[in-house]
Amino acid sequence: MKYHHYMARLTTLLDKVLHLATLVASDLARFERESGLTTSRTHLLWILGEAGPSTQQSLAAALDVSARNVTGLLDGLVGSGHVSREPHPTDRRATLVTPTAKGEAVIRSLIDSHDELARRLFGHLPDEQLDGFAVTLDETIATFVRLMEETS
Amino acid sequence: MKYHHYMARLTTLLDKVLHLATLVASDLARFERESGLTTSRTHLLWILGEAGPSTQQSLAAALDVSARNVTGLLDGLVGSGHVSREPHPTDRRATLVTPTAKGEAVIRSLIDSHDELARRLFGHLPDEQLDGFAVTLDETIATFVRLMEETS
DNA sequence: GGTAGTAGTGATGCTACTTCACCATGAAGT
DNA sequence: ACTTCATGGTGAAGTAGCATCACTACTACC
Repeated sequence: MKYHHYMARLTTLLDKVLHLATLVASDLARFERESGLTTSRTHLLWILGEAGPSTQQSLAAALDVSARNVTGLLDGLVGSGHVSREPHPTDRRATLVTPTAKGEAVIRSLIDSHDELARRLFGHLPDEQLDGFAVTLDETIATFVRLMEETS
Repeated sequence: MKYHHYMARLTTLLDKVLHLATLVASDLARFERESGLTTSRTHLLWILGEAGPSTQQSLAAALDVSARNVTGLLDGLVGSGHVSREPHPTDRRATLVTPTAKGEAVIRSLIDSHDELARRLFGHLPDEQLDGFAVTLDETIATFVRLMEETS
């Protein structure tokens, strides 16, 4: 006995978005298996790639987790040789988390595989369709953000 | 210093999809806070709502986790009164996991809030735009599935 | 009725997360 | 200078979600 025999059109649309997202996540999982990294550590490296050398506090903020958790993730990444904890040049309390050569290589290959996936998924679609897709995504995201601000 | 100063158009598109997915996930998190459930247990209830009373094996397959893990999740859900373990009518080895009245109420409200989110996100868009969005999503998902079959 | 496969669980261990307490440093006021 | 308060990081302890492995109970088949 199913609880939703009839699925509304809009709901189906939302499910498609979610489906695509889980597929993308599974591609990321493949990357993680190959590189021997976990999801959280990969995410941290990704953030580090975007922001450059960072304090643990700023990483915690970007990842939206506790600072204590970042300590643990970094312990792992330092152990595997992907990042190092450098002294902060001006604030002696802080450490500047910096990718090692190995870490930078992983970050680059992460970006590369991300880009390649995007190319494979969308590369063959006509420009017009791509534009329309982008517009709808932007509008939907904007709608969502407005919604959350209202509820908060 | 950023590692990807220049972000390709297609990659940006993929990022938008991911962004939207994380927003939807945050909405789900709100539901979980309100109902006092965890993500995994909510997911299990969702599957149960889709499939109806199920064996633990089939739940494990649907969730793509080990059967052992399902046992643990169910221990929690039985404890909180959302589901019960009924004897399987024909196979005495198996249990038939069945939502209680409380569990069914949660499942319904889960579906309701999912539907409402879809309505709020997409409800105001013109049909034509919606159709185009659905087509692109379908094509992209199909492309992805084809890609994974090739790589496997 | 033995043998092989399947459903569920106990034991054990890992990762990711949390909060709380604590220490060291920084920054601001008097 | 000296107190006060805020901030950056970590130790300790606990929870949830996952895994594998070994084991029991049952089913199915020949």
